[in-house]
Amino acid sequence: MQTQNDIRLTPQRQVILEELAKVKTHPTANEVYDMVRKRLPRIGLGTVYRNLELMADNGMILKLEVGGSQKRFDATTDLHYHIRCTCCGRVDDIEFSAMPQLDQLAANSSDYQVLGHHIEFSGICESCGDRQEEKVSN
Amino acid sequence: MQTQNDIRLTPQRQVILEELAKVKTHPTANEVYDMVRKRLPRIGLGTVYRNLELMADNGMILKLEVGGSQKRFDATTDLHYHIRCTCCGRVDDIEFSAMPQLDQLAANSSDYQVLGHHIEFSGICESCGDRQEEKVSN
DNA sequence: ATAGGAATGATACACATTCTCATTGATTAA
DNA sequence: TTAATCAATGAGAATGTGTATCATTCCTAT
Repeated sequence: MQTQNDIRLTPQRQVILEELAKVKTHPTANEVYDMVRKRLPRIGLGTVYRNLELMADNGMILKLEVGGSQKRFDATTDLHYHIRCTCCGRVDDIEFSAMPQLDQLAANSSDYQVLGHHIEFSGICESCGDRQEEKVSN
Repeated sequence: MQTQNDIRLTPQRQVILEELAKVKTHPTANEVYDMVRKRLPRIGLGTVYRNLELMADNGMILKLEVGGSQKRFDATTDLHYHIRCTCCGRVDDIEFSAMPQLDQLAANSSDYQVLGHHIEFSGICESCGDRQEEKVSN
């Protein structure tokens, strides 16, 4: 986990960054691949994975290791929390202020060198909720 | 996600539960498989996955969807938080009291029906930290 | 005992991610 | 400018985690 911005900004990397910055969702690597391929049809899936990982290590983007089977990526790197729909897997931001002081609490009660934290809420998103109501009313 | 304890306690399920309860770590399905196989050498990996999933749905155990590529399981089902070593992937409990009121905050600032939350700290565990110091001092 | 359903074990499959490697592209030294 | 060098890419193979299938075995209730 380095923090220097010393990576070369290849066309592929630039497009990945731009496309990621465009959306307010938290796309998976495959979704980024789909977005990027519209502009660079010949790009390889491996390149997308490789560069997302690289840029996350460099602190240029955020890699979300949330529940579910896929990692997600976020162009917003400041500390904020997320909520994930247990039904469809979609991930949204939670708009309340972060609590960096939690790290100190954790450091006091463990033998780890604490690096950070993440809060992940789980719930049912609006559209999945609506779909459930339909079922019930039938 | 049901909550009735209406599943049959087969020998396989019993052993899985017992072995999981024995350890204070948060083993992956494969690790549970290895533990259980010592007592039931003929058990299939699918059975372990199937029953861990089933027991998690029944609230008998906790399925941890933490970062990293593997799900982990915990015999302790009350709300508590975890810390994960970014170096070796090991997961430990964090001993401070849960904050169930966070759910209300999240509900206020999102359109989701909030079901719960989890806080995952990340850091370097003792043994990985020691290993890094060795390297530095060389 | 015997029929019917549930659970198991073996194996095939699906999917996300990583690895490998030949080719291409960029950078540096002469 | 050209040759040498190193980094990045694209294609596809490989890995790993988890799920689905299905014939066989095990319970349970008649």
